[in-house]
Amino acid sequence: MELSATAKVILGMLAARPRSGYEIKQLVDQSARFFWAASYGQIYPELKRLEQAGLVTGSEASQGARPRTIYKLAPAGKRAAREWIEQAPRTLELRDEGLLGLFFAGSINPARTPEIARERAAIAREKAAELRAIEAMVDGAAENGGPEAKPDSGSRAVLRYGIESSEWAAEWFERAAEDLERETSGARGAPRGR
Amino acid sequence: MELSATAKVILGMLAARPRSGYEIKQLVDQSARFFWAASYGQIYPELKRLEQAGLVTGSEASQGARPRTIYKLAPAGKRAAREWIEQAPRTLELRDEGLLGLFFAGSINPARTPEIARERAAIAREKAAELRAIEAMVDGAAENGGPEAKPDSGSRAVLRYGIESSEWAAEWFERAAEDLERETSGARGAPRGR
DNA sequence: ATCAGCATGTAAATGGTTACATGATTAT
DNA sequence: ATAATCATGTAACCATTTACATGCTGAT
Repeated sequence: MELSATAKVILGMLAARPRSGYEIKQLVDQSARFFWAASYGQIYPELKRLEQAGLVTGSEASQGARPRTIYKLAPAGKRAAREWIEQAPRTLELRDEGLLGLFFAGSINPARTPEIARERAAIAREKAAELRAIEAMVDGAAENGGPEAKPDSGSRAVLRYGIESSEWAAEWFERAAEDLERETSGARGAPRGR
Repeated sequence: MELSATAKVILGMLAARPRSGYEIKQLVDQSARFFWAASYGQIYPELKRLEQAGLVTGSEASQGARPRTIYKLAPAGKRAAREWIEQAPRTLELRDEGLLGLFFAGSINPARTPEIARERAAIAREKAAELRAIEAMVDGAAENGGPEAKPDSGSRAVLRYGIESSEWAAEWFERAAEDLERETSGARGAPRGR
């Protein structure tokens, strides 16, 4: 059975413990949003599909009149999750409009190129700061919080990856801005540069 | 006027010089494919939309019986491209199934986590090598090639970014694999064994 | 009483990929 | 002759976002 991307996120989220669709959305937004996104419009229908396919089982857990369904992995779902993890990941598809801008800046508006690189640096710095805040929150929760609080080593590693790669990118773009500035101001009729 | 993502790529590609839809697709695949993708199903319809909106103008350039249309930027298209470049880029949305796997590996199959990190490292190394090959090709073409060959500083910078960030990622994942291995083997009643 | 947040869902629109369809030209 | 590559396009499908719709519960 071919799992959709959303199905993989759901199975992954349910592997740790049973959750409602709402909880899954919150978790994706909080912990995985720097490399993955999912909307209600995907999560709720996919949960139903997965239930029909026998990969998850939902149980009613309404609180008073507020409806609530908590899903957990069925044995087939556990198998499917393991299989997915086992497979070699296909090559990464990246989509970055910022890089696209930098890529074309030279032919559209050369003078702006260094500035665009600087903007990218600022965005990367902001992202790093944001992720650092999440890390601090998670670490704080792990210290005083219940056993629910501590994330596993894989997700901690991914968070670290987000922080460190953003910092690396910020430095890289800053350096690139300087190089591009030198090229622009220096040469003139000699566009070959370098 | 709101430009679609595909429209931005097209305007960017036409900024350097006029091209056919086919050429745009080839160029995207060759030079931008590590951070952007576009299919014929997007490019051809979008070219027509852009022509109707007056941002590009197509001229027939058939060779014998083989049909061919070459598009170039109209003045309005130049303005639109400049505007887009001028705007601050929105925050980056990333989608990485490999990171997703690592993220969940801890709860789905902890013993495999280090190995998954190693696989990621291998993929990053491959990507770096691939991009290095492109760089060598581009540099070679610039030396002996015609005036068509040399890419502008922005796209050279983006290529360098692809190479260096992939190399950084490869090292990071290798280190992460070692850390995760130490964690796994060290602590725990480690019941599952492997 | 009011508001923030919990909780579920659907419909419409948009964006994007894949597969199909056609045929010409160039190199082997 | 045949294969590769040039060249254009459409249709069907799948993924994703956004907006809408509804109502409950807990805190202030």
